[in-house]
Amino acid sequence: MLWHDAAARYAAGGPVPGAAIERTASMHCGTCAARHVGLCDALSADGLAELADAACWCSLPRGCILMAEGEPGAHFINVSHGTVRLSKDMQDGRRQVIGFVSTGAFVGLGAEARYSFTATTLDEVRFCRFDRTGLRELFLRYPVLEQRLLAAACNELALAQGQMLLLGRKPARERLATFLIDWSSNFSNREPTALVVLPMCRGDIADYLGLTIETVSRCLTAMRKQCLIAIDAEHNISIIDRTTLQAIGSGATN
Amino acid sequence: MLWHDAAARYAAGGPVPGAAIERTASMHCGTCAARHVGLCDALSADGLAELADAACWCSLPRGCILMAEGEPGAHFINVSHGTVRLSKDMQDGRRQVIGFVSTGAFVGLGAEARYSFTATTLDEVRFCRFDRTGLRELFLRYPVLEQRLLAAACNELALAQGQMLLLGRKPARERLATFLIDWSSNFSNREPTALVVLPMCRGDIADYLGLTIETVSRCLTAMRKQCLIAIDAEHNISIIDRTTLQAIGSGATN
DNA sequence: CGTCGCTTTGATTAATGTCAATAGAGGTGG
DNA sequence: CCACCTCTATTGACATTAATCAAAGCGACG
Repeated sequence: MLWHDAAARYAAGGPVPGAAIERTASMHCGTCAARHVGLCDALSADGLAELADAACWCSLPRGCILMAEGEPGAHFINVSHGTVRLSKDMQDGRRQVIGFVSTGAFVGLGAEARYSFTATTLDEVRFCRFDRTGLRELFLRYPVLEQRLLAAACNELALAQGQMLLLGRKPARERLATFLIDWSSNFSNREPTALVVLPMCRGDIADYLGLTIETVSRCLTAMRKQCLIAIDAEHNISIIDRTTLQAIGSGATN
Repeated sequence: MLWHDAAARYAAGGPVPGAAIERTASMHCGTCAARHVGLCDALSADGLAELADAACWCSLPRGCILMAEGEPGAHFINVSHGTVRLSKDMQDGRRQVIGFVSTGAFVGLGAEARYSFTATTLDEVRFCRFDRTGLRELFLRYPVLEQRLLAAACNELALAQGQMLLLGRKPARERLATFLIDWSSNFSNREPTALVVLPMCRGDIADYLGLTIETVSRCLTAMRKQCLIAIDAEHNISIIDRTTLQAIGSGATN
């Protein structure tokens, strides 16, 4: 699996095995899964065409770096398929995953000079890439875009605040329960389902929850033994007792 | 000290000892410390007058609740003086402070139906309170306001992500060092000063850093013994060795 | 069939939380 | 002005959680 090779090639602007990059995105709008969410849904056909002309449509395999913390924040991404991991890394290797995003998400929102986190593909990811400077002029003519971005930013802020509560005050068991409930509700499917598909590995879950791989594994095993969940496969978990899991996640049990 | 009395009275809309509330804010704009930051600075005199007419000018003593988590998010606040603590609380008493804000800060940004956190005054706080519905119409006519809010939200998001890294991956010592450096740079004064004035108590620091009061106290004592800081008074800390403190905060030492 | 990467499990250690007591600071009233 | 009271912070002894270190299991893939 030569995925860092792919990541390096993408970062360097060179050809990536398994990747597709096209100069304009418009031809994909008709079939895009993000067509009716977030940014694109706010626009009329004309506006959408303009937006698409400003975008570059891309598809990348697993393990590519879409943007790297500290690099100039030239781009802005709208994910149309797949899952992206956002993380902050320290020099000594410690990593905090600050979020997982999928269809419809904007990445690189902040108008900062440099990216404040690294974005990595967890599976095959298709997305539209915008040039930040080119987009600014479009915003002036379509204020609704700025409204959508503001709404998205506020939503992300609320999620971040919930995660601060989790990281600062919840023990491992509660963190895992919260994670499973959140993931089963917000992602993979519209309404909560028993089956939770986790595109990330245990290490990513650990880095998201501020734990170690071992603790994540032990907690999952404990939950399985208590018949709260079933581990169908490493990345497929079934929620058996949602009510109890929710109670644990909100700290209502001991 | 009857401060929860004051909080209860403010929440109930009744008179608060030490509080001043006026229907319009315009007469205070000339002397407002937030006049040339954030929202208000973006507007011309005409726009500012309109904005001020939509606002209610308030002053509250220490310990009042400006907004409570879970209540309908009817208002939106622009702080012009003092410090406000933002926190999320769990049923069993666990608390996570998600931020401290002061002059120029917007509180209640998210267009959500209900507040996602509780805002409490830490000292005497003066602020402008806006009606969310009344403000929306103003936004349509002054798109620059929405731009400012978006910039503010993105900035807060970046801070929240940094705090996630702190809560998820830094040990107590690094958390305290980061906190002191951040507070000395971002608040109290424009450029970093040796003297750090902390308007919050140890318990608030602990709840902000995901620690206990005892651990905060012990770490501060240890730093004092290592001559990194001096504790002039409980709320006045002098930074003696900023370089080392910064290194500790970023995880560069062991 | 063997190797590599990821996950699980076990034994031990270290960091931080909990419980308890003491020490200061600030305010109040005699 | 001083004694007292209360609230906050500090310090100490001990308990507990989760991290670390180490090894084995499992699956995918060549």
